[in-house]
Amino acid sequence: MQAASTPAAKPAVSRATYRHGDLRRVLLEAGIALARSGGPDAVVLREATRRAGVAPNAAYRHFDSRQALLQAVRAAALVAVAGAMQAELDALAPDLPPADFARASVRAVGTGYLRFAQAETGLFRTAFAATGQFDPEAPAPATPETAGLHPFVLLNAALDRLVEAGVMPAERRPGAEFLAWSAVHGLAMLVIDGPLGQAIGPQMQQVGQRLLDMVEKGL
Amino acid sequence: MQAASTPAAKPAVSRATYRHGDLRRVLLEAGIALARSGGPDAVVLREATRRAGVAPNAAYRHFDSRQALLQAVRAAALVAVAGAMQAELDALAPDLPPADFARASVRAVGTGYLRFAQAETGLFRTAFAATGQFDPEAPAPATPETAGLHPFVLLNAALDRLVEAGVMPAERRPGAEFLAWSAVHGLAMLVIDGPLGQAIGPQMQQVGQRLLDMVEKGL
DNA sequence: TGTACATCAGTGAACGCGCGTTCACTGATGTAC
DNA sequence: TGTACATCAGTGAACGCGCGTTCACTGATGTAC
Repeated sequence: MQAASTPAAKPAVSRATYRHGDLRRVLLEAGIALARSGGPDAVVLREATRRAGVAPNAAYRHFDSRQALLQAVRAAALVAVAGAMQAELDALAPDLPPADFARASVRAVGTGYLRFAQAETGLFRTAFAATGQFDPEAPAPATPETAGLHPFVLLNAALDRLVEAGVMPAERRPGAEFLAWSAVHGLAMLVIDGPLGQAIGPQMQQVGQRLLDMVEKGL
Repeated sequence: MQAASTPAAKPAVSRATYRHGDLRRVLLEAGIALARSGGPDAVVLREATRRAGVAPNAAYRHFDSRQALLQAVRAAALVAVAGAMQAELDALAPDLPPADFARASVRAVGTGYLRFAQAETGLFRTAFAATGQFDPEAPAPATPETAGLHPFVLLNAALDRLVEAGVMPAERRPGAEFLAWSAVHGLAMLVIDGPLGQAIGPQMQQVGQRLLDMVEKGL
């Protein structure tokens, strides 16, 4: 605890733990829990403060508005989606021939996306809801360990691998991310938030793999 | 006007026009207007009655609840989507060889879907929002002239044509509607209600055609 | 044809709810002398 | 080391808003005699 001897080590901005401990984090986690169970509309300022055991207006010490809280929750949800995609990538056999590995990477990315959509419906919907106009050019790295952990980044990397391995002609690469993304996103939305939930919800994984076949062949 | 001589011609249920004229229709149209400009959440009972120039509770003579009004609006929105698809189908050159005509039909259906999504964002989102669990088996014909005018029906018909023309092997047909639908639906959602609005909104049609290339090749 | 009556579409007022946000405050903590 | 002071995270109360829905009603219309 040599904190006193190195004052620069605890700058004023980081000691945001006065009475409650770390209310900002607690509110954010409450917001994430709300999003998990009810989607973006369920991220309600008053309910988050209620869960944190704090007066409603206490939230305004940490978030400018309900929108600001929702944005923070959204960012966390995006990282969670990317985490599911990365988990599928990590499970790939690393000794595959480059072409197979590249193809498997694209599948893994899509599979992780669909799995997450079905397992964490509320968070998924929150991540990609209306105002989520995240900048595809500069997905801000929230913390060092989540840097680069963004769905769009992972998808692009997988598609790049396809070109490097000679599976996809380089001239087809630009824009391919939009096509691949559209396919899996559409299936996810139709099943979790649309009219196909009952029709193909149970066979989601199966239909998902067929969809990925189509993407692989069609790209 | 020989109504009196044939009493069965005006059954009690159809003369639902007492004071206001046809409040049910007016409320429905107000609801559609609200959905058009703000999506499903904008379909608000009180606002619909306000626009109809009527007391808020008057709506309950015609709709059991806000949900019931929303359902009616949704049904109208689905018909509108289907109308846009049908319009593209009607514009096809009828003298194409069967294989080309079948392929063009699938493209037309997808193009109409995407066009509508971009032109009538609010209605599109209303048509396919969360509780829209319409039964794909029996899409109820609201009125005689809209019978069969349902997006899912039109898509299935176009895909069937693909098989009949020998373009698609019959064994690939089952479930193909989910794959094709996912692709266009995903693009639509990402652009109108998701993070890609700014990125590819302007080039929607172009990206849409590439997407349909992918579907055609990949199916 | 004329009158009494029943129907029921629309009214007026009110309810309880939960939300986001603002205000002036309080009191524990960290800091300066 | 001890005391006075400034900071600012969280409080308590209140605001205005708009919603969906219920209640007992009213009065124009269609119908029966």
